Amino acid sequence: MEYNFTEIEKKWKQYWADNKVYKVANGSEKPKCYVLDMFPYPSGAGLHVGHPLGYIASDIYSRYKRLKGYNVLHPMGFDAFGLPAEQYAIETGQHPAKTTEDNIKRYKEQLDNIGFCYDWSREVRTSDPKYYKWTQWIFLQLFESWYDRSSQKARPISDLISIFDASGNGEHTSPGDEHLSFNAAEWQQMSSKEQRSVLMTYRIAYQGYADVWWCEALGTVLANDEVVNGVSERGGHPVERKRMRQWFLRITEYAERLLSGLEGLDWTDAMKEMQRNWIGKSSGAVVKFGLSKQPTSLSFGEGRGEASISVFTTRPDTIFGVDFMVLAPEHELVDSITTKEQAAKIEEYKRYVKSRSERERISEVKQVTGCFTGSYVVHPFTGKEIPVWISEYVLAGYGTGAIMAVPAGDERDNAFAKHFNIPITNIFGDRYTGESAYSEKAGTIENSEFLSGMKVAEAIETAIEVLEEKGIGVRKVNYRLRDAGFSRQRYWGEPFPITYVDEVAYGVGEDGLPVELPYVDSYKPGPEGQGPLANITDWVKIKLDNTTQDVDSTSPSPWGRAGEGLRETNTMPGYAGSSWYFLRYMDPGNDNEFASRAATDYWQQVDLYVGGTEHAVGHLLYARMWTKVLHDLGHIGFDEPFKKLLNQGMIQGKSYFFKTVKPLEGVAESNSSSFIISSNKKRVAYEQFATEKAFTENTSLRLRYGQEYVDTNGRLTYDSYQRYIGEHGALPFEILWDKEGGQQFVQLKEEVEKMSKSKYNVVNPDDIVAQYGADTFRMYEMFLGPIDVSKPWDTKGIEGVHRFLKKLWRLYSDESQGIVLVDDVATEDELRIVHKTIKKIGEDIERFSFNTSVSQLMICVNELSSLGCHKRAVLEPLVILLSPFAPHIAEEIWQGCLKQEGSVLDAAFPEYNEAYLTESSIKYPVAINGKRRVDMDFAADATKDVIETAVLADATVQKWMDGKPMRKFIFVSGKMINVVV
RNA sequence: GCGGGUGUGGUGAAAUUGGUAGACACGCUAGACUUAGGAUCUAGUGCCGCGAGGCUUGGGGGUUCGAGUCCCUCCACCCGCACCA
Repeated sequence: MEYNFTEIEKKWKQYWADNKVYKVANGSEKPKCYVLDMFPYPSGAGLHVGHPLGYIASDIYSRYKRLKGYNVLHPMGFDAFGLPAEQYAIETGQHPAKTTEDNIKRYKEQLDNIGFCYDWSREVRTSDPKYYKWTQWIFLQLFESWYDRSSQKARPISDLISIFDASGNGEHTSPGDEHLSFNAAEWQQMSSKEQRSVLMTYRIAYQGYADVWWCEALGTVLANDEVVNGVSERGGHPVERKRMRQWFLRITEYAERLLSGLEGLDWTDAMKEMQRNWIGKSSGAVVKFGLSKQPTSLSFGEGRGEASISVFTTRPDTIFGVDFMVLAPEHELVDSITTKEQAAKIEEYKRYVKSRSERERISEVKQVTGCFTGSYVVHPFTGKEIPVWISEYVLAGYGTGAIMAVPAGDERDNAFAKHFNIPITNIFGDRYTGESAYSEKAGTIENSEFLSGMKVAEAIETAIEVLEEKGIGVRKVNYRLRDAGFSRQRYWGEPFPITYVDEVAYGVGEDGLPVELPYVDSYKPGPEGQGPLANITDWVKIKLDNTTQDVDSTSPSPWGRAGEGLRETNTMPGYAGSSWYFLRYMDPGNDNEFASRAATDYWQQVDLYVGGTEHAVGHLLYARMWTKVLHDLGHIGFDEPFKKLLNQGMIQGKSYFFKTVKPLEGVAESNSSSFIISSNKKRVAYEQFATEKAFTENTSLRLRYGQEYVDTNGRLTYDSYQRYIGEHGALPFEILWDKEGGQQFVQLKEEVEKMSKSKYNVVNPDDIVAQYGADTFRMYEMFLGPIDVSKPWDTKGIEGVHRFLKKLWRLYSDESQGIVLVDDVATEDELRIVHKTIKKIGEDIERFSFNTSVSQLMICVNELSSLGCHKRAVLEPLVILLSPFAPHIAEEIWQGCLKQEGSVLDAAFPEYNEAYLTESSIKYPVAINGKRRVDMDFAADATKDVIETAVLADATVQKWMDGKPMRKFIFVSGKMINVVV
């Protein structure tokens, strides 16, 4: 019988499903192991060959752990809320619930096709009300708690109310408003509404304000992704930044713990480094600069009297080098300090900044922009008048939104000063040349009164001490991390369990959960940038006597009163559901809790989490924070979710581009959907292409699905083009064909990009599985290279893996004779091969080196084949080693050829015997002066002296030593020999 | 711009701790078997050189008996940058 993968894979998939072999219990005699993949967003393009890379790795690891005797939890689910489904709904009118359902169905089929060992009975979907009920519940935990800085943990907001009742907020400064100060009596005298607005500045989930992209023409808020080259991706309309009331998570309170918690995690240094940089801890000082009385002609606001500008600096030692101040254009003081003379210019500049993304503002450093406010501050030590400017390179969200500019010591400040002809004070002596800023922390500070002559570290300390003494500054640790925006003005997300009564936000009581997402027919944005939910007035308004909508326990209930409440119409962002899904898998059917404490105590942390580095700072940081909050509030027993993190590289797609010549009249519109224009990687909406034919000669255009048509030289031949026309329609422009050897072709430009639907470069694993089988596909993806390296998808080489499986099959079964296994005793050579393989496979899987495992299996099969070995004793352990990688063929061999009882899944991973591995003699490379000249065999236990004598006596060695005396003899046992002359 | 990663034959890659660079595959060349080959098997295959030999891990420099691996520096590409997930 030959290797019929189609039949074998179908048969065993059915067997595994029928026997529920992947079902896992919450409890076992065996030790537990939790192996998790980052669940996918079910996109309309279906699963592509990049997704399974990590899934195969975790599947192999799970199967290996099971063979090693663990109770392995290996679940899968879907991150089902998100923007693409809604964008698709806007374009086609199809409801996101429907498309999401369809996409999930397709994803599951594709996943099952590859033969993963998921326990589907534990599947979660973030868009399922039974799931998001608990997302909402956790949100309420965040809303109903505050971060106690003294005990460094989250506590219920009711504790804070008790504290305020007893002693005001003296002990606990408000993280949202540091000027807030009241005693117990003042607190008690506040109205309920005032009290709740004070509490809002403490809550971990709170409301504040943030800028969003606003598109007037579409009447909607846009995601960064929907803004391309400064205009809306859809339609190409202008966009600007707009301030809106938003929900936030106070992740900044957790900055220190998120930082220190990294130390105990088994993540790569790169990953930890990225999180550290994202959190961006820096220490320095906040310094107050009082506003000068001059000039007096202010256009806005009056009596700046005692007003001052606070800046954060990590270099207080450079305070004598301050030549100007820069405020973020959004800074609250800008309007009140701008003089009449400068008002028009400032307004114009602010309009310009509104059109700029944050990324553009910080990255385009060569372009210096800014505007003088007309006002000055007074230097606290020298009394010098310092001009106050605004500029886009200062961001409102970081530090105090204002900086003291030291052009001698900071590159951007330097460029700014030169551009606007601001005189530069040198505080670094000879080290500042006038050419560029001196930003190193070496040498001493000069020209700085009491700091002169001090080294940087000393000067920083002294400066802070003096600033604090004089009451003009204070030591401060600052984080680059910002609170996480948690509102989206969208439909397809979790509704907030929040109701407004008299404009005060109240949490919906547990009885009212879940707050279900209402069905809609239209995804039109609501008025004034609100989400689509704002249009459903029936849903938004609720009667307050509805007793099922009980309010949280911590505040006077608004329910039971006459009148109406209004629901929050924002929805939660994509990362809400994914911040805790790993907990739900532990107890997915629980209707009373997000997961029982028994379940979370049993499974504990995720032992191995596999996913891409693109989640380094988003998802992974949020999930860590939510875990810490749930831990602080006593709901779970651990405060880090993912013990070990394995990053898989990205499988990229190859895209092909060609140069346009000239559009064909009339064809462009009818076939416009075949193209996206791309020039210098910048996308242009293709409506524009259809109507304006907005490309000229030499625009680079994407050939959609190019990888299916190009040949190995990256050429589109005339014949493939004919096929292309049949399948996708003609290209709407003239084609200039090159000719070579009678063949007509166009030379295409190849680019490696992320695999995505919008780039038309997606490769479906189903196609590969149909052609070669799931086992070949799995092994090929692993054989491609190290798991953490990104590479473009290429099927070159898949034949080799397929051949390997066929060759392996022939060890067990012959085309003409059927099963060929014999019971003979294994030889020493055979045992050495198989035990070497057992050792290597175990070690390789433990260190996630799956590509070398596949190599070793190939080596093993090659050697056994050339020995003509068909012995059970050798081939039985081999099939167990193979089973994590190629489970279908392994099961067929296990049960079909070896006639074993039960599944290979529950076999025991073989143990290797060291005795079979040791070789009696070792072949040493002998080098003279580091250059290998000859190989010599020595007994494994030969001493250095014996070897040295033999080596020096060797004719080849003597030839290369050329009569020179030996200076040194280097012998590395088991490795090599080096003679230095 | 900032942060992170990667760079080794024609191609994917291996070298786990500073110790034989190129394992294992793809491709290619030649051959065997065969009605046939997109099956299978055998041999060869980093580059230069007739050869002895020399050169070779993105470029340049350094440490070392010895560097793909450590240090400095430069270059190229990929990923992320806070409302894509």
